[in-house]
Amino acid sequence: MERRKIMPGVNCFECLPREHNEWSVLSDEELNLLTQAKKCRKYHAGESIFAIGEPSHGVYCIVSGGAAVRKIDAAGNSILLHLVYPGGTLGYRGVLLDEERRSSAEALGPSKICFIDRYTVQTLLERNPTLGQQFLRRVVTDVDDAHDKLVRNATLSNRTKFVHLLLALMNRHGRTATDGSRVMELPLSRRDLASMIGARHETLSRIIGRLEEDGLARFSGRTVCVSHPTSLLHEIRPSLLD
Amino acid sequence: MERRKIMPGVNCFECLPREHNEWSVLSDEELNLLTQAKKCRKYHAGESIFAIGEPSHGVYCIVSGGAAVRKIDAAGNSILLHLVYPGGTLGYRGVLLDEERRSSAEALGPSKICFIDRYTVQTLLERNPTLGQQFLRRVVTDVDDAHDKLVRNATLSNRTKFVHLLLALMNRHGRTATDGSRVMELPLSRRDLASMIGARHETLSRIIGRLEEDGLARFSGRTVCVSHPTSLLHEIRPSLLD
DNA sequence: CATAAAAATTGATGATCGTCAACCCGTCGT
DNA sequence: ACGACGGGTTGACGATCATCAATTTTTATG
Repeated sequence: MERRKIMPGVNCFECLPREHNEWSVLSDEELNLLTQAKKCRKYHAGESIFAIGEPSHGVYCIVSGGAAVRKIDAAGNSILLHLVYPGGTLGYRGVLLDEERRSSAEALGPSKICFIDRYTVQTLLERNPTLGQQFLRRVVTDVDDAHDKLVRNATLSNRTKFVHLLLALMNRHGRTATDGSRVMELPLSRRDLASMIGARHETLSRIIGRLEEDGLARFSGRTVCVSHPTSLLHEIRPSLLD
Repeated sequence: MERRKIMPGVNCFECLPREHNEWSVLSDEELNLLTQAKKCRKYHAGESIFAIGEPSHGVYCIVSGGAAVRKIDAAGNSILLHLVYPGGTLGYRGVLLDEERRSSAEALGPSKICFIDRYTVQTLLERNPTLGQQFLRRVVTDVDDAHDKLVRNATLSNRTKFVHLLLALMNRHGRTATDGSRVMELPLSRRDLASMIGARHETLSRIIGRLEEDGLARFSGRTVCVSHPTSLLHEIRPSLLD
């Protein structure tokens, strides 16, 4: 039903993010194959990339912009699992396990994202074993991130978890102002931010209020300003290091 | 310093768990290489398999028994991440990323565990690309499990998380009594159980007390008896299905 | 067996968080 | 313009949970 706007202009040889991810190990010949097979497409902010329950036809590669991966919990709430940025690969689970999608993904902002069908993925994996190794590294870092998040969620308060999230988002989306303060446009609604730290949106609202009271950050709509990033960093250090 | 009790008797051709995991795709020749290279060893309950900060010399394969994987949170608390059972592979992170161990592992009970050095792993991965694919599937299922756990932790109460854990442990360690009730010996201390659901051990103690009051389970030392497993299942269903 | 050490329980208390509800505010559509 | 709607904020309240402390039970060790 959707009209796919294919972008033939983008070829993998000139794809900058590609040079730093698993696809960097492909030979020229294989890159040719990939360039022909991939379907690059622009997504507008919030547009769905894939949905839960769909068959997994291939993987997605972020060229520019970003993507948000969601799950639905047992009560039907939408939970934002993580964000993926340029160079990142998306949707490999369903392809590698040959199962339906168990998460959904949507564009974080205006994004350029390539689709690589399962057949091409399999072909490239068979032709270039090094690609498999690289893929393995990608997935291992993903499981590593997930484990770190599990450990953090196990003990930290919602406030601390949110500060973590805020700093991570600032790294990706922030710019440094002339006075040294960091500013960013939040790419997510408060509801989604709340779901990322496992809290209700009302709770997050209060946390934000308290952060402002404490002078740690200023929130105005989706704009966040942190005048002294180090004071936020101090917040997430365990008291041991004081 | 430790004395390694090598078990030359165990060879990979006859290893039952191996037939259902990633190593099942090896050729006879490769199996020979694996049999020669692997070092099988018995661990007694609680014995350390590897520790945080150690160099990652290889992966471990559970033949019998089990293993517990731990991390340390920012405050220094020990957090039990997950359990690994026969057929499972352990410690691949450090080997595949070529980094030091960031988690520790210990035997869950008397266990037989094979060590496969990084060189052999690399050699086999290069010689048999299918092994890479299988490894990929293993890691993808691991990241999948971690994500499911993240979603559960995001919304469920400690009590519900513990019931989940209890049922999972029962699947692995439980036996069905003549009257249909399920009984098991807990392989973990209450502190570890508590850390797995992100709660303090005092809180877990009270949760257990309440489960007994509600007649859902009986705890005595490390013995747990669930007379009506279905009533526990009912507990973890979202109220939607009532 | 005796003693020390670790694990587990219990109580009291305060902080955090979820829930329900009301309300504000911008967007959208008719 | 109007109302509906979704997102966000705020208040009140109760449930859950962490913390500190004291006590009991179990396990380990000589």
